[in-house]
Amino acid sequence: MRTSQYLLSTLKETPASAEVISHQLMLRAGLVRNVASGLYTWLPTGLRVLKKVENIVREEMEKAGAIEVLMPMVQPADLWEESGRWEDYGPELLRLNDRHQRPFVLGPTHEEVITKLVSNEISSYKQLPLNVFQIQTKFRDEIRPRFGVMRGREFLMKDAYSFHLTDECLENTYQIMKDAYCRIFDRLGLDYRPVIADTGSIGGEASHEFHVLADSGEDDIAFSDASDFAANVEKAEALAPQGKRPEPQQPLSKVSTPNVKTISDVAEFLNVDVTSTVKTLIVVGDEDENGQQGLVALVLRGDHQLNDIKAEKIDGIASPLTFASDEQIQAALTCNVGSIGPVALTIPVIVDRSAAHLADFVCGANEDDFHITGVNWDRDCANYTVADIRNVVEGDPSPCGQGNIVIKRGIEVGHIFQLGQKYAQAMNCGVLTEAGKNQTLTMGCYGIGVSRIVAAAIEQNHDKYGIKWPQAIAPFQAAIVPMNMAKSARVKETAEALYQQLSNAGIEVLFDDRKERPGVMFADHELIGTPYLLVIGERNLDEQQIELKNRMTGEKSLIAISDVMSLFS
RNA sequence: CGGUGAUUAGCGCAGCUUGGUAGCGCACUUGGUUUGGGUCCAAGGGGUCGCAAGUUCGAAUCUUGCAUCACCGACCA
Repeated sequence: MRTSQYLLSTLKETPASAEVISHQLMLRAGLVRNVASGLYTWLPTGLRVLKKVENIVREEMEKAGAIEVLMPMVQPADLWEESGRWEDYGPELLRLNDRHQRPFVLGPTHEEVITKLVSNEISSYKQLPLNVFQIQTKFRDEIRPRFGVMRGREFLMKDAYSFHLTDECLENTYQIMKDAYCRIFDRLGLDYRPVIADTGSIGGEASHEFHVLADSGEDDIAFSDASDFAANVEKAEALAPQGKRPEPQQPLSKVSTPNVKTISDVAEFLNVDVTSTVKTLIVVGDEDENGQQGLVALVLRGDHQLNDIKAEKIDGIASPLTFASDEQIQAALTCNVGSIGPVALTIPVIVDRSAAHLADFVCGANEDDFHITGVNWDRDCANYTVADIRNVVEGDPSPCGQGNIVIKRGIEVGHIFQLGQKYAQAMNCGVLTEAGKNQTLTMGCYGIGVSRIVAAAIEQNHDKYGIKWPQAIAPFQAAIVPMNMAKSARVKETAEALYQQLSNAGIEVLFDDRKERPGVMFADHELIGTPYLLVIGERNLDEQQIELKNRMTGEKSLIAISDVMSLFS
């Protein structure tokens, strides 16, 4: 490719709307352009990268035994009604009508379509297991698109779905897919980790997320510093503190705390450590048989954070987790937020394991502007249950039993689930078994955010000059950068000849034939991140050499023109 | 959807407080100059100042409403 015939579209300045480095560089290097919120045009350079990621994913999926299909992006509403997700999915699902006013959706995922297909096409156990995938555009009407293609509304995703007669067979395929995912991210050259994950709204039993480690990631991942344990913080278990709870030493004592509301205020006012205080959060409970929703109190140590995923799974707590409104609290309790405590509460009390291990702690007195000190479980407050409802923090013992928790940020680029029978049951997807009986299938599903990987790769591979692409996904393998081609016939001939030679050998090379000064060319190619720059100048031609610059390492060296081809073998 | 901020040329911004017919840098066009790290000089082209209504002799500037975009919270590949 010659730059004179190409759409380079680099920017010298960073557009103000781009927050994270990958978005800034994708705009500056001319990979994407914004069309509307969360919607992007892929420019030629960006599309080259996207296609490379896509091809690696496709190759590894095929090696893992999955077969490719392509499903429509627009899907009829009745499929979604059949699965129950027409009601459940919420406003993220973009709904639209056709000219006959028939309802459709823009597919955010394809469980419905694929399950329907398989239930129609597969009727015998002999055809199982089956694993199909597609690489296709998804649309999710995200509340807040951000960070460019990292969280767009329209994005490219590889989604695979497997169908099985037995759970053992599903587990087997799940493991094969997990291994395939590792090979994919290995080949992409990314620093990633598979982590134990919550199954979220898609439902099912077992689940792993694949995270690219980067400070700009939106997820917190809990690692053990002594084993290979890794889990999303929302899923990582917070163990009960070791040892026996200390015996009560202090008497119960009510203290006036006017205008002292937050935990840090309370700790400062009473001159105690936040770790010897507890905070009491009031959430909405499940509906009872009369359709009434009560309230539930959640008690955490002052320095800990509520984990709403864990909390909403507890019996008696409404899902999704909803905090009680001020009005609900005023109606049910004797004080306002800021003075609530577990002592003598009339609603159910659920205490986090760490809070339950405290003795002589401080909490609200259930009377505005009062707290109580010297509180002890059982002695002062007997009616409670203990559960794991907090986020793990750095230094906690790892749930695997070895080492302590370290927390790092991650970008979720893949997620695999064992779905079970949720969709197969709803959509009546089964086969005849060997015994001639109908049996509902069990499913797995496996996603990779293809367009998100492009952004994640940049987050992990850049410097102050621009992108440093891993070889496998670089838009071009090399760039030919001639010095003063207009003045030097020798440089021009050498550059043209090298370009022909590399092109003929099938190497993707960008020949910078613009009439630009060297500095402009260097800056552009470093921004775009091409792994090898082949700099051709008068100063080395007498020796039949050119300068080779390695973008990833920054190394410069002279090599013989005749040796250039060997770089790519 | 809640909170915050923004909207003036393709990009980055100034002008607004104190209303008077729109400016700077980059990019673009032309000519010259320079040529191993974003040269320099000159001459150009490009804007219903987000939209609508109002106040006024006169609005980018004041008022009101709306829209869009971005950032912080809950969702997810």
